Amino acid sequence: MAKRSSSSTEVLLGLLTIEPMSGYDLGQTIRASVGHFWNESYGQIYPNLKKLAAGGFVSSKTERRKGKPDRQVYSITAKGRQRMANWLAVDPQPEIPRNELLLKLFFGAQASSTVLARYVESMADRERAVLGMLDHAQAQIDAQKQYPGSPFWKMVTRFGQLELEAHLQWAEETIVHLDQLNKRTATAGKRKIHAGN
Amino acid sequence: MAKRSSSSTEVLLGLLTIEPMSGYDLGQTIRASVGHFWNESYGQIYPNLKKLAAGGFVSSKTERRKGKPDRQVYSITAKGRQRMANWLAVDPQPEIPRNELLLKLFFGAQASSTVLARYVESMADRERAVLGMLDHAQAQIDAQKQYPGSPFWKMVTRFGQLELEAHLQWAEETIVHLDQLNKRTATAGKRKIHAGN
DNA sequence: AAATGCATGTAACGCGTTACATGATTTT
DNA sequence: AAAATCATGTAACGCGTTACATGCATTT
Repeated sequence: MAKRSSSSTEVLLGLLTIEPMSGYDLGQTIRASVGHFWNESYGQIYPNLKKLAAGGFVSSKTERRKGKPDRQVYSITAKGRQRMANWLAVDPQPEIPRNELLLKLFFGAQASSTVLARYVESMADRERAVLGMLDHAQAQIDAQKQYPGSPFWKMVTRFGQLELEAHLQWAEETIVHLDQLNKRTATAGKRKIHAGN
Repeated sequence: MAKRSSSSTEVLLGLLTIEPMSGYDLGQTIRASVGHFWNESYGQIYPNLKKLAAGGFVSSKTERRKGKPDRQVYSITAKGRQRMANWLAVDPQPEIPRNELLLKLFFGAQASSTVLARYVESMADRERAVLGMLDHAQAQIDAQKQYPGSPFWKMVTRFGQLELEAHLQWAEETIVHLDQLNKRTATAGKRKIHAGN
C-alpha cells in the first residue's frame, strides 16, 4: 500500500521547531498560523503526539502549575529535526479539490438562482474575514524584526491574499450573473402567464 | 453523529440528469467536466451507484453489445431528482483546506530554497495545464448553443480561471523571492569562508 | 508479445472528524 | 448559576483511496 504520508505529524514537528508546546497549544497555534491552508483536529493531534514520542521524534515533560491543570509539553528532538528535513525534501503532493459550492453551482440549472446567490454571498463573507486576518498577519510579520521564517511566512500569506482576492472578484461577478438569470426567468414566467391568460 | 453528507452520491445523480450513463462513463465524465474542483474514484462510484439503485434514486439496465463487455447503464428516477433538489437547497459546507506545498513553504527556513523553488515551479506547470483546459472548455461552452446548464458551467470554469491565474502570479513572484534568498545565503556562505580563511 | 483501454467490481486500510468523557477555572 | 475556556484524551464511525481481481479488445 502506497505511502499516504499525510503530513499530520509533520505540522506538529514543524511548529515544535519554533517552540516547545502542549497538544492544546499546537491546536491553537495551527489555527492561528497555518489555519488558512491547513487544519488539524485534536482527535488527530493527541494520538499523533504519542506516536511521535514513542518514535523518539519528540520528548515530553509534565508541567505542574498551581491552580491550573497539568500540561504535557513536547519538544522536538534531533531525530525529529532529521525527520522534518527528510519530509521537506520530498515533493509535496498536489491537493485533490472538493469544492461543494462549485458543485452545486455546476448543477445550478435545477436550483433557485436566489438561493445560489446566497451561497456565493456567504462564501464571500467568510473569505473576506479571512483576508482581513491575512492582511493583519502580513503587517505583523513586517513590523516584528526578522525571524528566519519571516520571508516564508510572507510567501504563504501572500498566496492566501491573492487567492482570496480572486475568489472575491469572482463572487462579485457571479452574483451579478445570478441576479440577471433570476430576473430573466421571472419575466419569462410573467410572459407565460400573460400568454396563458 | 452529524450528517457528513459528502456529496459523493449527488455528483452521480447530477450527471445522470444530463444523460444516462454507466459507472465507467461517470468516472470519465467527472474527470472531464467537474474534475478541476471535484474528484471521485471508482472505489467510490460503483458502491454508491448500488446504494442509489437500492434506494430507488436511479434505475439500471444491462446493455449487451457484440464484441464489447456488458455495461450497466443508470438513469435517474423522479425520486432521484427530488433528492437532487433537496441537496441543492442545503447550504454547501466550506471546504477544509490542506495545501501541502504551502505547509512545506511555511517551514521553508529549514529547507533548501532551490528545492522549494522546484516545488513551486512544478505546481505552476500543473496548474498552467489545467488553465489551458479551462480556457478550452470556456470556448466550447460559448461555441455550442445554449444548454440550460451553460451559464452555470461558465461560472465554475471562470472560478477556476481566476483562481489559477492568481496562483500563477503568486508562483512567479515567489520563485523570484526564493532565488534571491538563495543568492543571499550563497554569498553569506562565501563571506564566511573568506573570513574563516 | 506486451501494453493500454474498456468495464465492473471488492477488500483492506488508514485518515480524519465527531462525539463523548472528565474536571478545573474563569468569565458572564 | 451558567457558560465558556483550559486541558487531555478515547472510541466509533464513515469516507475515500489504493490495490487487487477479472477478462476481453485494441493498439503498439
